[in-house]
Amino acid sequence: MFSKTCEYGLRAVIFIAQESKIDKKVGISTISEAIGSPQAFTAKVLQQLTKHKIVQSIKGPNGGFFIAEQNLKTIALSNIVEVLDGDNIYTACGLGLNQCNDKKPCPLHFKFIEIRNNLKVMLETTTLLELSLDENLVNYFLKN
Amino acid sequence: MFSKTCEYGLRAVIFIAQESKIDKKVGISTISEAIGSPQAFTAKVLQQLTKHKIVQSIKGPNGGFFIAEQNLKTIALSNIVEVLDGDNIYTACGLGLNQCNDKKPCPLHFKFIEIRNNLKVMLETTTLLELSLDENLVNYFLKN
DNA sequence: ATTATAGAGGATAGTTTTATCCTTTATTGT
DNA sequence: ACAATAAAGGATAAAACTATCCTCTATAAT
Repeated sequence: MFSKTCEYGLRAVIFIAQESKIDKKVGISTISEAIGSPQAFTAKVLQQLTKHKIVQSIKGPNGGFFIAEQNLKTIALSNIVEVLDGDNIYTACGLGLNQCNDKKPCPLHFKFIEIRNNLKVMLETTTLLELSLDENLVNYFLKN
Repeated sequence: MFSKTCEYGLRAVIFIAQESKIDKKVGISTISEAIGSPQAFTAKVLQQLTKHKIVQSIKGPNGGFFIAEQNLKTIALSNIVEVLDGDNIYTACGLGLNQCNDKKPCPLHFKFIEIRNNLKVMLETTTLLELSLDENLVNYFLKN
């Protein structure tokens, strides 16, 4: 469904969000340990997310990644997916036809629209705040 | 969503199904022309589908690919996807966590289950027969 | 100022996916 | 039998994705 880049990105951001909720900054080694991902690769992913203001970073001792309180409310999973995988998953034709649209549909166009829309709504309505609420932290895991 | 392999495979099979409905066999050059795909690559894809009995093939003059009448009814899109992309798209965790399941879910597990299930049902209930019915042929296209 | 820490960024390597080419095998028609 | 046709299959190439390493820059503490 998503690229590895996007999977690591989502897991990393969810983890950072949870730590930020309790006012903790986290370094890349802590993050990659927590989500079970290759450290250098995850660092690249976080670089992109930092550029796009999904997460913030501070260099030097006691530095690390974090997400500002007010951003937890406004950042949804769709924002992360769009940065890392683009909007293909929402908009692209299931059969890979570039010119497929409502006016000129592929045989599966109207069937895929519904599926993709479910995904879109889910990603757009799931915020980092929701994923960092206490009751969710207990039961869920982020690591292989 | 799907790999190129799977996209070409789906388009090819839909095209073959439509031709088979009117008792025509089609060769690989006709198929790749009709669906706008690289010929040699599409041939490989069809090789896999032939091995798995999704389509049948006959070598030599007047040979080509076709799907037996009775198979149009029973073959669903899910069968093609499973051969070419495996069942990952139905079963794999959205965050890429191997051990994610109902008992030990990732933070998005229950949200993804619904999405994936919609997709699964759609693919399992869409048969080649449906896609080769006359009324559908007029409006739909398969080529970029 | 110096040293240690930690993210940013460039370069490169490995793996998988996508794509092409060429030969072999099976079938048909003459 | 022979030539032509068309799929099967092996080998290889190109591109994209995943992953690692090393250096550079910014910050903090002493």
